[in-house]
Amino acid sequence: MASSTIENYVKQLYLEGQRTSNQKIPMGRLAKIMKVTPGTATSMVKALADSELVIYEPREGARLTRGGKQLALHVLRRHRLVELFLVKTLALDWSEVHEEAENLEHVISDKVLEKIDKLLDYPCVDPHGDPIPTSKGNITTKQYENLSDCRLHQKVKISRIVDQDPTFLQFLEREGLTPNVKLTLQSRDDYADATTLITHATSNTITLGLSTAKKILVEPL
Amino acid sequence: MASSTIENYVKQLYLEGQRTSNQKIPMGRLAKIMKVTPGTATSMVKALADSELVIYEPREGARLTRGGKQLALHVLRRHRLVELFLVKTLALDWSEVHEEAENLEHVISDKVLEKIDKLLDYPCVDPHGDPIPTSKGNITTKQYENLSDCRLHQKVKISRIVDQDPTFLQFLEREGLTPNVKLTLQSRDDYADATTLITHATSNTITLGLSTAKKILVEPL
DNA sequence: ATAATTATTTTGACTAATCAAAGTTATATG
DNA sequence: CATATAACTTTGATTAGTCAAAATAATTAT
Repeated sequence: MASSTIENYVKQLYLEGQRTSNQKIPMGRLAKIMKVTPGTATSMVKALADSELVIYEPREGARLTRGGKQLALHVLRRHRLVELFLVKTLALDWSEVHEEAENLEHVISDKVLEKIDKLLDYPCVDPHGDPIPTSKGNITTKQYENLSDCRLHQKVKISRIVDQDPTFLQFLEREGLTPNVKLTLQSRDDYADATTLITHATSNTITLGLSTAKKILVEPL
Repeated sequence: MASSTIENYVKQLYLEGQRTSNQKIPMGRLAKIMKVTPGTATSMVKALADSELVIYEPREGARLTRGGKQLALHVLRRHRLVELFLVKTLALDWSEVHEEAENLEHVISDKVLEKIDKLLDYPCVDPHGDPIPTSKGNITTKQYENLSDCRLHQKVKISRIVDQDPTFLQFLEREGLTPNVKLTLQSRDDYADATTLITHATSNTITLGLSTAKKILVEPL
């Protein structure tokens, strides 16, 4: 059985792979993500390669094998189902469940996980809109547009937030920018690095920097 | 923060202390309980003594300090609340929740624990009738009688089962001998090492060996 | 093309938790 | 009482995961 440490490395390799279209992930970057020294990342990745969870090319980086991806998706399934469970069943706040799930994801048995899945009626996204892999390890990642790229004056719905920082999530909650909220982009100014939007339900006008807008993924209505 | 390993040693020292009226616990016994070699138990207990969780007397044994007891009760609170939660909210079977809780008890945060406590409406016993310590670390241990010692023909209620073995618990469930079930002791034969009882609701007559009867704690009605 | 910088790997050391086996102490038995 | 046995402790080794710092390789700048 994979240790929590291994599960975490594999999970982060998967997520970083998603961000970089499956490029080999260099050890420096992995070290930063895992908050360890580069030497530690190198030696852990060698161990992962021995277990055939990654392919490792010295001085180039590591990439998950099929088996590694499978493990990553199982961890991600636990993480995201637990997040949703904490929000729906235990009424924890949206902004705090990520940290909690970081610990729980390594100790939830398959039996408990399937009970949670059933209780939540087989959901397919977590509270941040991240897709929940199936128990077979399938994941359907919709390609959303981000709020800084989408067309002006188009009605859209928030589908996913790609940042787990609690204070950022609390900010979004205060501004009413949570998944399923409908809104329209009013203006964008690349020089000012800002975009203005209006929410439908509350008619709130909000101005965001483009780097923040990029973290909010939407789909057209 | 105490590691899972430390939490487990401290928890077992507490439970064994309960069974032996606070005698010093010898290393051989601790080793058996923890499924490690005696040398491992000795060295771990020395580490616990350095952290002031136990008092250790070489060649005599170890006993929890006040701080150690406090930690043990916090672990036990997590364990027992989680057990009840798994039964009530996730519909796991009575017989299997002990093993699940063994893993979860080390990673449940205070925040999640208090949510569970609230959801279950501040219960005071777990599914086996074991008392749940308060968040301050108080525990009220009622002194129940066991089924092999109690008076013949007296109406009693099952209050607690002092064995967590899943197959034993499944047996009790099949026989309808679960907490809160009411019954009467019909006969006892010390030579045959057996006792016969009848359940009130179902009028089932069941014969148990005395060692099994000793694991079933009851209170008079 | 050489030097300087940056990224990566290697080496040696450390901690927590464990075991096997040798050594020590206490207890029980002849 | 002497010794055999059982309980316990010590010692030396191992594994997983980590860091600091030295060594190496690759990249960038001069």
